[in-house]
Amino acid sequence: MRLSRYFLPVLKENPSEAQIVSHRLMLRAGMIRQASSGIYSWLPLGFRVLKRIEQIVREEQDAAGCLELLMPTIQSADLWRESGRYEDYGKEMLRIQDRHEREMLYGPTNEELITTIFRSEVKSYKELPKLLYHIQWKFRDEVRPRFGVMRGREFLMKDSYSFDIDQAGARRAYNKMFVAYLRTFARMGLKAIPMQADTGPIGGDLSHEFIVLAETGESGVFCDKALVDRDVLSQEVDYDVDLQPIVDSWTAPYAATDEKHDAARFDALPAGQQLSARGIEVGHIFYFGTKYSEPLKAQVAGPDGNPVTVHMGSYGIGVSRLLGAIIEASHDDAGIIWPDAVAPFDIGIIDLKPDDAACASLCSDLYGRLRAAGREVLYDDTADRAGAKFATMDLIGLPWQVVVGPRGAKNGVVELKRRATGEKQEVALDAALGRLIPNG
RNA sequence: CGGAGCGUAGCGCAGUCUGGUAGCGCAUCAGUCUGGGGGACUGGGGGUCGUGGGUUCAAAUCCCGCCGCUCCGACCA
Repeated sequence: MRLSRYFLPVLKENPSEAQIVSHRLMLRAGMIRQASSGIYSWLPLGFRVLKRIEQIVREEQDAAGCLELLMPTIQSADLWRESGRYEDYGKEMLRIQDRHEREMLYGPTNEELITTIFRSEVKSYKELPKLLYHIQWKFRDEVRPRFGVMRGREFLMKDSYSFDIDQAGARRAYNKMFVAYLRTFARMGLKAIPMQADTGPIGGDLSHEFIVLAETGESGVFCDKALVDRDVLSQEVDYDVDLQPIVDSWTAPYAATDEKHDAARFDALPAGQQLSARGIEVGHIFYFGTKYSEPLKAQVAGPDGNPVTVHMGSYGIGVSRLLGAIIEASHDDAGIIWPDAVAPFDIGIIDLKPDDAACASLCSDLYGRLRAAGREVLYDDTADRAGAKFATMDLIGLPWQVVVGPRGAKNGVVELKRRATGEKQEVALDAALGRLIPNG
């Protein structure tokens, strides 16, 4: 993409409404604009990141055997009366009426809807287990939206639902999602640590929050340092084998948010192993048994022919919130530092002097070859000053920058800069291409 | 939902106390010079001062209502 043809309204100054760094940077980098309190439009740069994050989530769900579908944003109030949640949900639920004065609502979550889909189509234990998910916009009318997309009212969420014949089956589904979540967040360059969460009236140990460590995180967290730098991605996961040992290896060391903090257990750790930090919740997995299948009568015929109420779990990832979380965890004074896997573009080319023939031709050659190799490139071909171009490129945080000036262009040399480290080196064009094209 | 603020150009703000022809910086447009870390100069464009009412010869400024946004707390993916 040529910057001269793109839509990238960057701001030099901080908008006064933005308090935390991710919100400021998303506004300054031209990723989002607020439409009203807690509701945002996604501008092209932000939308690209949103799509990449969504795709990673999708790939890992699919790998774990979860099936994607899509349920609507608008649901019927009657459905929620059936589960008893229409009244319980209170003012957080956005209630609306259609032209026939039927009561509708903008879905804050989808347990009811997915359960009715399941109950009307699945009749036998032989069709179990089933894991279904969708990635859809939700609305929760938060009393006090803040922190930009980290706590908006409208948000994009991936939610999965598991259906099993018994609790042991539900635990297997839970473990699959547990492992899939570890991989999902690791692929985005995040250190996300599963921490035991409140299970409410259900009880048991089957609820975890996945917490990203970030200095500006909203809640205090305490954990064993051993959990922080674990390698998650180097081994492929076979979702057909028993995953309990992997889950156990993660849940054995101490990890808790301040709400569930057990100071005695934490203090028992060797001092060098204690990590007290701040964190952002980006995922939550939850077994809730028959809480919805009971009132909504989601039953299948068991092996003996008698109806069995299915055991369910739900598994959420805050997709739009992840943008904020990633920026909170990865930025510096100059701007965002995107992890490679989620960056809106892989590479930024800065032409320092677009009206210089050598610069322009080297840049467009480079641009064409990178694109031909499948790389996403933002090519700054504008007539701005060098300083402004550097500042914009640092602000939007593309992992690699290629700076082409008239001096280098004459000799076929470009400057390669890694955003994360700031490391720069002058290299020949072919060497740059070698670095920027995997297996190239 | 309790408490506290703020709405003046695209963004950041001054002007409001003490009423008298709406300003500054950045951005933007034109031109000249510049040219490797948010350039300089010259000239321009852009405002129903959130909104409705009231007081007054005169309201961004004083009074009342409404709307929007933000912050602190409680709550939360």
